[in-house]
Amino acid sequence: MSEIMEMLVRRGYLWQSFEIYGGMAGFIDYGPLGNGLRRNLEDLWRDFFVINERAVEIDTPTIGIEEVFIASGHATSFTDVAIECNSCGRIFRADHFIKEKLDIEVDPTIEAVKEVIREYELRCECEGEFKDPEHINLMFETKIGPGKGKKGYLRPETAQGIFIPFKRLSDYFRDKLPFGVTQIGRAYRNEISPRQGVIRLREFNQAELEYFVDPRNKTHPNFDDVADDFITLVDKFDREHRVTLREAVEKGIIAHQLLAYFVGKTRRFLLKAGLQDDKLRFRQHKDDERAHYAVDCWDAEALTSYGWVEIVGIADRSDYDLSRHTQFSGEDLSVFIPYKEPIKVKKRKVIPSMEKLGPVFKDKAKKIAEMLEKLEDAGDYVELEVDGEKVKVSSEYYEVKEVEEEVHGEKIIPHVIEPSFGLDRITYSILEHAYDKDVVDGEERRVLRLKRWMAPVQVAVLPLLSREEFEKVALEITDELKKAGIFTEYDDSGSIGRRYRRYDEIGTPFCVTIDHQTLEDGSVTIRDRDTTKQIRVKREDLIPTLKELLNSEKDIEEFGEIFRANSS
RNA sequence: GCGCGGGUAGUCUAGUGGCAGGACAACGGCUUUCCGAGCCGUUAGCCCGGGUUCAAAUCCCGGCCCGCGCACCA
Repeated sequence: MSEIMEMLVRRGYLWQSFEIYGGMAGFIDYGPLGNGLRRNLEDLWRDFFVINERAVEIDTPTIGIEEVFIASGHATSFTDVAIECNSCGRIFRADHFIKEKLDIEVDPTIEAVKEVIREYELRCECEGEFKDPEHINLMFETKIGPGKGKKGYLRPETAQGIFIPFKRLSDYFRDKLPFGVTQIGRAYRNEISPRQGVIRLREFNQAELEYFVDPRNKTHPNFDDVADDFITLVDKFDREHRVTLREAVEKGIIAHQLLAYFVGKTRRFLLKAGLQDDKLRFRQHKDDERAHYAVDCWDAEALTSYGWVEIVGIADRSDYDLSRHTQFSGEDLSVFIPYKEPIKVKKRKVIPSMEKLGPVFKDKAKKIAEMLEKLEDAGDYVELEVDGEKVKVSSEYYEVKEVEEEVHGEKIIPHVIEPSFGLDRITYSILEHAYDKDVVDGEERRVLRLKRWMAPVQVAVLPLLSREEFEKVALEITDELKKAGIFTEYDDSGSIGRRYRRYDEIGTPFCVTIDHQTLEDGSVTIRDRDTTKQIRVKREDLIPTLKELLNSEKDIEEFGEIFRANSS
């Protein structure tokens, strides 16, 4: 186990789930500190992507019915047909293997694969024979209700829960694009072989924003806020660019302004959360790497001890999801966009003459009329296919007229830009980037340099001596800080130096110490985690001072005289 | 899922068939202390199951978990 993982487990950030029963790969528990850090990350995310966008947050079930994932494409894209070698045990994705070895496009069904293996006597690279093909499904399956039940799946992404009630959400926004809908919650993928600690989990936390836009206008009103930010981009040809986002759009590195806006906003968010800029880059998915729903995708990647790890995916899902759900549910998931002024359109219209059609075509007349009305123009005759029968209709049965119509707007299926955040990976990356060692008084010190507003324990209150009068004041102050909404811990165990080290290791930015002078004049000291410097403040100034320090990166010296204790 | 290497207190680690030891941490006490001080004491462990043996942490088999490589990662 790496040094940092050892600390995270020992100090209560996170650990493996189900430990006393031997554990299970791909699941972790967040301990008291890890849970606090992740919650702070979620709150920061809300601030960026809900409060400060035209966006709302919803909450939908983690179980989805089968229909949802048939429509979304996950049921097929997620279920691969695999073939396993009987002698060496290797598993291949059947369609890929067959394409590579035989250059045949095979339907990804068990029957088709079986047939190809039989016909071509296909063998493994080790010359071993293949077992019968099987489905490997990366979604967790479940049954809803008793008995046979209804087939359901644990959601592989929170996004589908946003697409399905799209009409209600669009109503909520009074059908006015653009708008965003977010969801923070769990998602599940039955990974074949979860590895790398918290990086690949079977149950994980996502924060997703689905930002619905008019496809003709993929811009964002606040693009200028981030346009001049310099950013490291790696495009799909592995070319690295160090450019501003404005340049990235102008040069066509990023397809459009809206993607670029979310790339910029994501970077700002990650920096505020505590990731280091020089360990952060954005990489475009290669053509064969993109999900089935995406037309373009940029990942934020953080450099960790596992290498570059994907922590955010920013995808242009176009109208894929809403179109698919329209098709499979039969509900119209388009939005009517009115023109500023109604426009007059001259159109040629084909007007069927029912009194002539009726007597001649009898029961087919109605259908023929409907088909004629759909035509934009017609010549001397029209050939139609009615109930599988070809029918020739000459111009005596209809009239072609030039008409002028008022059109008030049009229906469009919005496109959706999706920034999708892997909260577990971000939480872990923050911890790695914050982990540091320095030397204080010739002794190595481990310190977690979390951003002050991210720390799960913000202040530790420490009586210098374990004596009643010190402890009493310390407990009072602890109580006051808690009432003021500051995450505070009280600790009187061990020497003062030992306690400072304890809180340095878990990333607590400030320690408040009650010392001899406190008993004389009521003042206390505040110690800064990063510099180990102390200032002395009046007790009544303590809460406002801490609040300001915790919400900024101001130097502690701005708030009081540096205090040096007399070491004996 | 395959191959290789691992799994001993909360953490790190010693122990190749014969009483499971240490360090750090934690807890209680002494000390009354401003950066992991010291002293005394306490808690706490052989991943799980089966086999071989008089005797298994140790040898064998199976499983689970961890690390690395391969495959997988929509």
